Amino acid sequence: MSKPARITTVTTLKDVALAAGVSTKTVSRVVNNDRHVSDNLRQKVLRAIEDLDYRPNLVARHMRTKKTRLIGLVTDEIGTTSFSGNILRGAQEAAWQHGLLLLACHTGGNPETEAHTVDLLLERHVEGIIFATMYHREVCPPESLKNCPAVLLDCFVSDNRYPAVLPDECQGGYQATRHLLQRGRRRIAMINGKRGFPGAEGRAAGYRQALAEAGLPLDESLLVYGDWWQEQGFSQAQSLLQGPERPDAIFCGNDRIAMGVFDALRERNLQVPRDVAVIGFDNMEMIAAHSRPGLTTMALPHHEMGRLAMELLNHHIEGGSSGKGEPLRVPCPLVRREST
Amino acid sequence: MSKPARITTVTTLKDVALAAGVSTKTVSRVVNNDRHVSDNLRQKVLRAIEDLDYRPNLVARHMRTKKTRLIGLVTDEIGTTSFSGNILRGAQEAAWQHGLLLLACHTGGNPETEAHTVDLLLERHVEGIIFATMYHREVCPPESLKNCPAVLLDCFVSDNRYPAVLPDECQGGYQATRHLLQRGRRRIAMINGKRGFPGAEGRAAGYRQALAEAGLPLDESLLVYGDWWQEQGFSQAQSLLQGPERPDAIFCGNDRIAMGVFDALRERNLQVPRDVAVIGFDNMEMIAAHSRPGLTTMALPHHEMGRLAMELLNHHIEGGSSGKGEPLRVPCPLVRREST
DNA sequence: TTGTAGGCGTTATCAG
DNA sequence: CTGATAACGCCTACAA
Repeated sequence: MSKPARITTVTTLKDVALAAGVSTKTVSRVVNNDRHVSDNLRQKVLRAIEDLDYRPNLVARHMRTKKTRLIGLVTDEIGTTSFSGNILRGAQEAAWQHGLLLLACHTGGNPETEAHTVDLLLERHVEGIIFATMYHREVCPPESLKNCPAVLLDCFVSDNRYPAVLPDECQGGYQATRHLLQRGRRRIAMINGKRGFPGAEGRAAGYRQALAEAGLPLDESLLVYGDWWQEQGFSQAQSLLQGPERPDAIFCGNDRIAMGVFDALRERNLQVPRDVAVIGFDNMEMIAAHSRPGLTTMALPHHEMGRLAMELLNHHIEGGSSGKGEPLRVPCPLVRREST
Repeated sequence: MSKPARITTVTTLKDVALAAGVSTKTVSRVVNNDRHVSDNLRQKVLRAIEDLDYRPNLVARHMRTKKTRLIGLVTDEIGTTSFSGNILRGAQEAAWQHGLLLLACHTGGNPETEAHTVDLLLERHVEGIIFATMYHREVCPPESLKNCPAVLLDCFVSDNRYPAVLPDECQGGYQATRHLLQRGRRRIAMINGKRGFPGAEGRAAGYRQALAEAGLPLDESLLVYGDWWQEQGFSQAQSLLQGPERPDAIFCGNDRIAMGVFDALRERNLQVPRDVAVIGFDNMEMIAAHSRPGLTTMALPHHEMGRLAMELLNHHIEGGSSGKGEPLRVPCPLVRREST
């Protein structure tokens, strides 16, 4: 076994001071870009820093300043979809701009692990925590989360005791339906996801609203619920298509459902979008961009949500308001492809 | 503007010691589970800790012990595919088991940002760094990476001066081809990705090897290169299918190419797998699991690679060997679906 | 402009 | 088993 390859000599402020023939405080000043240093000394110090390859020890600095510039990101799941990745990227980019670094933790959704994780982050004196989920839902975050600035991301608590950033499902449903209306469709069905999910309920609300505004009576038989999977989309579409009056457009609760609808339409030799227009939700790249025809869909703004959550948190940390109150709803943009 | 919601009273060892009527060192011993404390005092201290809701300050501890239990994870891209997510999850789970936390940084692949990021992590005294890429390739990591234990993940440097964890492309190509042979196929084509990529070259090597071992002469016209996209797979498949002797199986450089092949086969009314078996590579869930028929493919072991990289790094940190030398190749498992 | 003294919260050392 | 004291590397406060 060879020895671990640690940094052999850890250069400190003192070493630099010694080498440059100044006090540690002067070195500290140079490192922190304090103006009150003569050019002469500054040059000397900078040279010594260069020579010794000195790097400030942020651990020590943080202990003194009480600012770790660390943010905890607690997620339930990671990796199964691109969602968590986009959230992470959005949060990380915003953090970077504020000189913050992200401690990434995933918990598998286990409440005990969640509590343990938050405690760990608290012990490390993170300046704030983003508590994120993989899909829009209500959560019950660990008690100890209240001990530091926190923002919920893609999730919420009923009493709004934490600020939250959510996708605007209702706007998304509304805009999807409006889009179909604008394309001249009048008999618009909706094959939704599972009842009770904020995504499903919000999207349906938007759908109803758009139809109402267009002066179209809602045919309740055209709004059906199921789950979020392709098979369900397939069978629900089959039922809808064998009715007396075929819909000329189908708004799907997500992209997977839309794939099932595509299958059902293909089976009946109906063309998309000529015979029936189809619009999805979620903009899962792997599905929507590579289906034939390409699936028009509403994108979940995960990157933007991650960014906003971080900004909200930073604002709070910097002394601004906590952002508590009504959740911030981030619009879901329409992604036009060929299915409408 | 309301005041920031910081922890109001930060309880320290001293406070606990005062409350329990013991020295700080005794409290420290209790916190660190040192056996050399009488039950009597231990109880007192534990009660005080409970009462005051004391949490050890890891920043201070780390400054004293020189161990931050922090690992930097530097990635070029995050979020576009599930790859980075799986790597992150694998690394995080392994880190968790060793009491390590992950500092996640993505750089966009920009060398300056990479160098800056590594410096930042070094200043924070991470105990090691995992340098990861989104797809298997050669890299040129920043100079300063040599200042701490490091592992390359899904990437490598030509002189092996860092340990590396890579997918075993060759084994993958071999096993994919073997699988087709075992299903009775004899005229097996390969529509590969782009020339020069480790993924493409390794998979082709495995393909050749399997054919050779089976005593089948390689028909060079059956091994074609293109790019990694569906369109290319479509047109390459068209060419192959209009030749005099139709292949009875096609091994695709990745799953997107396989989708193009599906399209080409459908166009000619050929059935998968009856007329032509198709196998992919990468196991992109969104594609492979939801195509019709489901696509048999070789999975990239990102989760396992993330885990192994972390284990390798931890082993080094704990004083073991650095793991430098020939890269560690992680097998790509076969995922059976309906296309073969 | 520059330097000195002291302390952040913890653990290591060593004495009792 | 227990505790006083020093030290980790840096920054704040104050003094020169």
